[in-house]
Amino acid sequence: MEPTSHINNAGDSTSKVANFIRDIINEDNRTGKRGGKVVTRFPPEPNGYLHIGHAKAICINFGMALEFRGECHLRYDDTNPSKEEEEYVESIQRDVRWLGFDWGKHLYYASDYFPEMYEWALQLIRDGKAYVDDLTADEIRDYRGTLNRPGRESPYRNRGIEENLDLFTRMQKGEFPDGSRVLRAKIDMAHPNMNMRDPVMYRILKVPHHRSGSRWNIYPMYDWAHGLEDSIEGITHSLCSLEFEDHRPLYDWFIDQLGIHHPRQIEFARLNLTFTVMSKRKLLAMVKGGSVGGWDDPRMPTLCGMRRRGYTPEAVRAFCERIGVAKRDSVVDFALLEHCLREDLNKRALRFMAVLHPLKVIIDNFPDETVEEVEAINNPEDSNAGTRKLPFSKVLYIEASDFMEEPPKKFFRLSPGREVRLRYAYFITCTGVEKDPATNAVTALHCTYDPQTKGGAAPDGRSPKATIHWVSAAHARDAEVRQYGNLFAREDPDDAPDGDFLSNLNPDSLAIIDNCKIEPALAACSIGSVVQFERLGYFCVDPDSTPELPVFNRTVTLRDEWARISKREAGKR
RNA sequence: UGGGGUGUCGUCCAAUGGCAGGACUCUGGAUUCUGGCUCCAGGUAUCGAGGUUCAAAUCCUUGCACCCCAGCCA
Repeated sequence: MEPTSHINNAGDSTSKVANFIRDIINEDNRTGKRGGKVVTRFPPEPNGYLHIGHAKAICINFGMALEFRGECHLRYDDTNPSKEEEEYVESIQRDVRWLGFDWGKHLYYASDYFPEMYEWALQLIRDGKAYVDDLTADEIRDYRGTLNRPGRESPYRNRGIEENLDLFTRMQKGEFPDGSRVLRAKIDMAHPNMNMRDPVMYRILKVPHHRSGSRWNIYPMYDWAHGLEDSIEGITHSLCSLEFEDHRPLYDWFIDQLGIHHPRQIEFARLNLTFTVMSKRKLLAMVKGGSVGGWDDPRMPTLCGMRRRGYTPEAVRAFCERIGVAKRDSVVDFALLEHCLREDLNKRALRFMAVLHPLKVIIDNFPDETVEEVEAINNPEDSNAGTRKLPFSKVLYIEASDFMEEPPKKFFRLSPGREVRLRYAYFITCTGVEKDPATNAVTALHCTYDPQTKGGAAPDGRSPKATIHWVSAAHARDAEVRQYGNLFAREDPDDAPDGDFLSNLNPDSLAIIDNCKIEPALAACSIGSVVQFERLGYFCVDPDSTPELPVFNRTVTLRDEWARISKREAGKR
């Protein structure tokens, strides 16, 4: 499967789960409240890479627009140049596109609205509804009061309009140092909602902006800017996460004072996943602290990390649909994500044989120099995928874990005297075991094959209990395989005795296996391809691959009944 | 102890006064040249206490629990 070659449109056929946002939009459309229009937006701040939590927001916003034949804007909320970078701007577009969504011509930047916002700020000052405050940050905090106690009014709160106008324009001209003054809305310092206690609208920040350069010495705060951005773009339904619920009265206040278009904000719960951290701050800390290889480390919940791991956009979208949309805080089981991944990959991934931990098998009764060909099915789930030829010869490799000298009760695979089927090839019976005299470790197996069973069926109708995978030693290519486990050892990474989520990092989240033996056809797979290694899992060709040494990331294992049984039996003992 | 929100299977989401349903996980079985896929079967839930009603997850009263808010972050 070539990720670049399949059609990646987001009009998924996945059955839709009912959700309250769709109900609201339907109701708005029925009553004609917003002229039947649906305009949504995804408004990331370009200060980090997008992750699976953003994928939920993207799927909801773009999904609703698609469903109601409306539009969804991609808008950068770039109001804080001290944290934002061009690198992030580019990655965000790449990731949204990869997920399968198209913003068309609706790519916007909050920074483009700065002039308009500035004029509106002047208007509020003229109306006596905003003032320049000279208090320090500490003093402002002190004056704000607490959750239980009302705040006090700043001594600068009742400055004259002309003075405010003068000071504010000079703030923008750069006459005052960073942090020396702010513009605040004049609302109510005793308001029970902390957001309404004269929130800061502008701060002085003499930092060049990645788009507007050094044109501005002041930058708008999110609470002032965000509602205006939505209003300017004619957003009908502003879908955001729960923590902005009690900011809504403030957005309403600004919009009402200005008398401009009023979007409807609807809040939903953000995504949480077991064994995963989702905050950009924490992800950044892992990248900067070297806990992972980078933003696109295949263990990361970032979209670029998941892409490198082998996740498909279809699987991610199906997941976002299945988790639903609601207002209650929740933690989704990581197993659901993996289920969606396997479901998609099972349909599409080509099958190959690869041996991760090779154990040499010598077929004693097979002619020395002969190379036979056997035919293998590329994808039993897709008859159009066709078949391929595999070389078979006297010396093979099988998976070391497919042999046990003293097999426990439910172990069906190879052991001395037992017959198994080599997939698509012959039945073999183990006749002897070679060992390292020093360590007593098994170094090779001697077997005989039944020439009557070519292709995998016996004339007498007998059928071994197990079929195992193999590669021909003379024809196999070497490969490196990177196996990934959960990045965190605990279901809730924040549940750390010392309060530091990093102490819950799983030390075994990455295992590099070299000396893997893969069938020859596998060496031709291009970077990014996701394939199934039969009986093992799905694997994706990593960009670190070279012509000499392909590198595979284990995307996800197959479900493994034997692993479960053996674990359970081990538990009993 | 102010304000805003939320409580339904182990997990996530439905049910909009009328038989609490689906998915994931788990368990058992069938099938199988992948211990995969598929198929069948099974288990477990309405936060508590009152009330209204023929009928309550849903309406009312009350209690409890959990989440968010005191950045010149978003």
